[in-house]
Amino acid sequence: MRGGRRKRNDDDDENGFAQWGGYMEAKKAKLMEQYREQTVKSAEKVSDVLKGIAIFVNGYTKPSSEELKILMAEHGGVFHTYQVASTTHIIASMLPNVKISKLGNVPIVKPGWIVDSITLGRVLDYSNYLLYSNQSRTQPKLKHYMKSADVQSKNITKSRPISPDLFESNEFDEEVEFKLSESTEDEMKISKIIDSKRVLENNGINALTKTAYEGKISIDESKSKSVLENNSINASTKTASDPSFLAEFYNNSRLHLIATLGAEFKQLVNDMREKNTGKYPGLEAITKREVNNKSVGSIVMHIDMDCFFVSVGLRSRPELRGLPVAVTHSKGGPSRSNVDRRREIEMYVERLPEGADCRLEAIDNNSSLSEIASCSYEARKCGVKNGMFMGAALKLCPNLKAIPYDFEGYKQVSSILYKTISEYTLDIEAVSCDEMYVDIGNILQKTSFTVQEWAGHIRSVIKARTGCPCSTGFGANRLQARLATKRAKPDGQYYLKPELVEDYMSEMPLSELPGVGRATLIKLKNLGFETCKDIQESSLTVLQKEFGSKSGESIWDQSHGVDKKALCYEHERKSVSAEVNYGIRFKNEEEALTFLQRLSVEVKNRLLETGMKARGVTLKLMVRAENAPTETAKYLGHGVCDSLTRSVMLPTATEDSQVIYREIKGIYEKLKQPYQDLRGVGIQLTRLEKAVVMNSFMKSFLSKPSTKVETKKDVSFQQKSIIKEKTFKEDTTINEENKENTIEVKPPMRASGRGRPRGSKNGTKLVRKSSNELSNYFKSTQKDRPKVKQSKCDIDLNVLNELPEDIRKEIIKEYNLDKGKKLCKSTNWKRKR
DNA sequence: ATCCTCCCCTAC
DNA sequence: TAAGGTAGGGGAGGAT
Ligand SMILES: Nc1ccn([C@H]2C[C@H](O)[C@@H](COP(=O)(O)OP(=O)(O)OP(=O)(O)O)O2)c(=O)n1
Ligand SMILES: [Mg+2]
Ligand SMILES: [Mg+2]
Repeated sequence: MRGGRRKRNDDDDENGFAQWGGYMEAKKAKLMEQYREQTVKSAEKVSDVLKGIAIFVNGYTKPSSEELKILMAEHGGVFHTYQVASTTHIIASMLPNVKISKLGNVPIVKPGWIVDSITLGRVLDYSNYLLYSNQSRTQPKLKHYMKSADVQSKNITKSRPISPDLFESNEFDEEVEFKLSESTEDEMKISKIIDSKRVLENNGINALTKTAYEGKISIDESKSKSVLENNSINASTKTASDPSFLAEFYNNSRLHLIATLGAEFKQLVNDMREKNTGKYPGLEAITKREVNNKSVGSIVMHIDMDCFFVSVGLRSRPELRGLPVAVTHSKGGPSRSNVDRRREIEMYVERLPEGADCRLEAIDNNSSLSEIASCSYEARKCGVKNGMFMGAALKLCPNLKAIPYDFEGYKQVSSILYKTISEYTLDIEAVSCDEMYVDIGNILQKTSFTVQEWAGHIRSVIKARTGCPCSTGFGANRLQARLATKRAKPDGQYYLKPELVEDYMSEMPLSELPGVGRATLIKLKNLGFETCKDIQESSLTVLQKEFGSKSGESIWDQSHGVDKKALCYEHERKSVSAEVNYGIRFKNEEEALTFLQRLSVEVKNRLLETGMKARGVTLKLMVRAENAPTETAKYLGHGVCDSLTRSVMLPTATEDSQVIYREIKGIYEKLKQPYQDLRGVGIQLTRLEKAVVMNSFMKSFLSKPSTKVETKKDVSFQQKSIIKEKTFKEDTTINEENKENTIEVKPPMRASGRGRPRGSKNGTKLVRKSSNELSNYFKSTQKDRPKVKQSKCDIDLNVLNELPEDIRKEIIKEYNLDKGKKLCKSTNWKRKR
């Protein structure tokens, strides 16, 4: 969903039928400008059933226009935003005569034709689905078919991806506004003045400081409203079973947004560092002339936007400044739910870890369970927190004002934040879309700024460019910098000097330490630890015994203000995943599998963007807990669940959604969970390896879909290697009976020099030997990967039967996995608030 | 010891 | 109504 998260103006026919001729023409002209053959980002081809068919949906239909768009894309058809020459069919459920007469000779067909054709896997005679029986019954000409099939293509609007190139253009075209809003930190007032003076003198910042945020406030909000409105027709109970669900869900998920933005900015830092030009215009503008040899050493800056989503939202709502404000999907009204929440809450409490203090604010059957993504500091004074339910927050703060999301705005501001910092240094560790660590040793040395001067400078630039306040913290390590930011907020700066660390830490409640969350806090509390001082007076050994070796040491270190982890500028992704724990309500097994198929495509697309292939495939399910109510308190939420995961290791890395899906399907069936009780599903890919860049020979070899081999035929020529490939073939599913007796042969896809060896610090490499000897091949596989799990459906039985008895036995043995399934309490979701 | 799988936890 | 994702650190316990 990356990049395409905002829908463009949609094809929805608003049901305002043409009263007069000019309307259609006007509408058409308008649409003409933005004409596209529509395919949907998240929809990937599943079949070619509808090849050659190009539809235009007129008026309200069921499935909806949006859903038909996806179905067309999934099955090789074309969806037209409006009727054009190549439109082969018009889909409508009902049309007034006046409209029909304008549509020409193209048959008007009921939507059931599409649905039934897909269901039966072939194009049915549409004459049985004509909306009006007096229509012509001839099929559209073949010419039409060809044309539309040819035209069928691409053209998906995306919001601009974050790329280093973007940062080369002059994004900013207005003077920096130096005034800062009143600060909580006295010390920074001085630096403010010094700072603006210096910048004015240097005047260099102007070159890179343009475009105030005011002129660039995104129009995203109006769009996001229209997304909601567009779907209001059938949004009443849209679940994951609907074809358009996945796209819509991700389009509205804030957590998905911040997760993907975070990954994008990490990648951006990678990219910028790779193509490092050595040019830092911001830094140059404030660099002192005289050479300063005094090295400052490394000082870590942590910078974080203040109540990020709220600040972005307030740029266009100045009248709400100073008031308690929250960003949420809910409008603040009462929940329309008529579900009795008591039982779910009881179970929720039951499952709380021992020692947890349970405040039950959700008991009210009508309070909104929409989560608050971000709340203003005024709201925080009442006890409102990010992640809290709106209903609960309203009880703490009755005049809390709700404002809508502005996803595009967040992305813009984040981009400016990263662009701005990157004009001074690339020693950046991206944490999230609103937050990063920066080594400012070099900056301080070049500019002779004090920490406070630098903080004032960078904060004023960011404020001027984005219209949003941020805070910065400084310290000798990341922990100290981060804690300093906490103290600086909101709209402030603080340097936790080394000599103050000891005192500062001893008063610190353990809950403040990063990495100490709800569960750890309870455990600490039960052990009698409240503050870092308590820990200091304990011992490393005790902590390690209680929390494990690493975790114990981490708590110990942090309580002393110690953080041994250096900033990590370059980052390498270790996994790619996609999950949905909302709206999962399958009515039958097939719906579940269809959704898993879509999710496979989704996760494959994400993998593709990383340029990696994956060996590990994991399925994660959230299953309604025993005795948990079927209807969750939160509308379409997951409720109280058990979660379980199971994984397989592929013999060879893949980037093929069909391979992924086949594995997932195998695992899913093995887990034997009733589809009715599924409340969440996720697919995770691990063991990532660099995708091999194929040469043209390999490509052309691979692209021949017709390269098939009769299974029954003697394969003695090149026998061994072919068998190897076939045995672990990625493209054959034994469950699919339609596969005749042929299989495709692919060249070896084993990555050249497999990815990094796992984990082992001492460099003990596990290298797969590639052997010509079949038995050796299997042996080495087994040796390299003890306990490799592999679903049986990976093996082509036809091929298996060709093998000598002993080898066949060996394979069967190796692939025979079956662990009793385990259930474990899923507690994560409860930790919100 | 070190790996693996299946969790749990945390952060944004 | 509501949009409860995602990546990484790490522990327990079993296999080697
Ligand atoms: N449970 C959460 C936490 C955060 N966010 C989003 C909204 C936040 O604005 C953004 C940044 O998270 P921060 O932790 O930085 O929180 P804020 O920026 O909102 O506030 P602060 O001033 O404390 O940084 O991430 C979210 O959607 N849900
Ligand atoms: Mg923030
Ligand atoms: Mg943050």
